[in-house]
Amino acid sequence: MRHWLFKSEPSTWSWDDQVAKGAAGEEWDGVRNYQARNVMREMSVGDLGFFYHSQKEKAVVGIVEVIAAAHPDSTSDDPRWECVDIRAVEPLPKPVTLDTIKADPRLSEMALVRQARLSVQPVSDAEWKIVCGLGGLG
DNA sequence: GCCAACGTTGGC
DNA sequence: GCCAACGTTGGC
Repeated sequence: MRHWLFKSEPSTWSWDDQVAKGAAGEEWDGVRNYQARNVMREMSVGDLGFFYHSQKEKAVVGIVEVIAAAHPDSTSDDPRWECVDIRAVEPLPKPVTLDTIKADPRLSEMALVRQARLSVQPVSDAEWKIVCGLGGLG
């Protein structure tokens, strides 16, 4: 299984909004960036990802699961844009802030640090375990 | 196919 | 609110 990170402005789409969608989940739509789209194309159903709040909060706040592989984005007429569907799995007992991630030398290669603007990112297995640990998940 | 101009994102 | 980074667009 591979791991990912989904970035969202909480004022637009927050973890609470995602949780409210329940097991049915929701399209991760609105991505208009080729690199982010290409990352989504690599996702498989059952993969897990971090849900990250950008802007004021700047923290990984929960775990999501990919429940549908990449398909055309229903919010776009342009067939170039695709998205996956995700559902909320569980919140992190302790949100992991960007400051914490930046302060940990083991996480210095994370896309979150190196490529701040990319909204959908791959996360390595090692990074996944470290951030889960920091977040209070064993 | 290059590159300048422009728009957007996100951290500070 | 500003600005750096960076992606996209369009003229040549």
